[in-house]
Amino acid sequence: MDTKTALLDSAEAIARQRGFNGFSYADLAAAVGIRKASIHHHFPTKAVLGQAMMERYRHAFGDALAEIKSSAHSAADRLRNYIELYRNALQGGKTICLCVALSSDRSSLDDATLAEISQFHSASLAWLENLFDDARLDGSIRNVANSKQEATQCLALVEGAQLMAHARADAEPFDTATALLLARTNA
Amino acid sequence: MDTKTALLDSAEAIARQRGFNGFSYADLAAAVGIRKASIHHHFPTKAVLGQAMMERYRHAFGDALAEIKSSAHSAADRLRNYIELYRNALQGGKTICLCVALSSDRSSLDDATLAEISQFHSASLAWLENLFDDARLDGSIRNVANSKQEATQCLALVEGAQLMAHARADAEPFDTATALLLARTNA
DNA sequence: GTCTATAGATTGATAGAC
DNA sequence: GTCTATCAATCTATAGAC
Repeated sequence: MDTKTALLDSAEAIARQRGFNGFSYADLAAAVGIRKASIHHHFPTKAVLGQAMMERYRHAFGDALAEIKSSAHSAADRLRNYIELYRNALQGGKTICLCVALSSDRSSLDDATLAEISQFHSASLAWLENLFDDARLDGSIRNVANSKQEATQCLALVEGAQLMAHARADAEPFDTATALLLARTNA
Repeated sequence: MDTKTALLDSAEAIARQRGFNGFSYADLAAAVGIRKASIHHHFPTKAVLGQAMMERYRHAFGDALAEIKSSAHSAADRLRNYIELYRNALQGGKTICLCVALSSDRSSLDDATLAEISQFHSASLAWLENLFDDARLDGSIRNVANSKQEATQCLALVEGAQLMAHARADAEPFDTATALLLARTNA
């Protein structure tokens, strides 16, 4: 594997555990097995690394959403897969979505990275809004009246549920927090 | 006002904007108007400061919840006041709940501070579970079946909604995310 | 209780050899 | 592309005068 990819992999893994301010070039160098100074050859500044990390994550997440949409049988099925995506990202409370992890470090991020976060949210909201629109047609989720509000509520719910699970280092709060939403879906 | 309180006030304000790793003793000294070294007289280490900050916040929050419970006319009224508490804490997306702000900095917090966060969550969940239990009796919130799941969902929702609003530096996502929950309450 | 002065570690980043 | 060596800045924390 090329070094640049290895750096992004390690950066993402640590950032999802400890946030953007929670990792240094020293940590990264140790994880990848090269010296600190060599990182600057691939990413001249930490801001550039942060943006590249978030951009890659956003695209990978978008691909996952597209895959879910193309393979799911109903809106309910898509919602279950969506929640499972966040559930699996937890790894028992140890890691969270990169976007959630960076959101609280807002002030130490540059504009390009903040724009990535904003795009991540917009894309997720659009995908979810489409999901709830479809749910009103196929009836696979109960009591859907306002798709935009459902989408925003759903995104806030999974992000907050991840935060709770992370704070406790235990996935249980995530499952309890999402149980009622899942209970609205039909088999 | 005594210096110790001023330090806690400033620390809380900055931490709610930038997280625990987002402020230094230098920032704090500048905000309060004393020298860095003087802070150590009141809080020997940053870990001690962090715990004191979270402990004070937890108690103040508990007092606010008690006040809401004693003055509200119904479970629905309590829920509206609860959500408004988180809404007002936002200040247009600039600040978030201290507990939300510290949750992503988990790895840089000591055990005592983590315990405070855990207690904050437990107290909030218990308060909310009691609220939804009462809602099933007075009927002021529609479709409440499982109080524990409703409580956990509600806490995750307001925390996630704050995170979204903070990431966008705009309170609008918070209002949209909480609209459907508020719509279940009766006048 | 607050100050000056400083310690020791770590931060992101640069220069230049190989 | 990776290295050694080094930079200036910042970090939390301590010692001791006032």
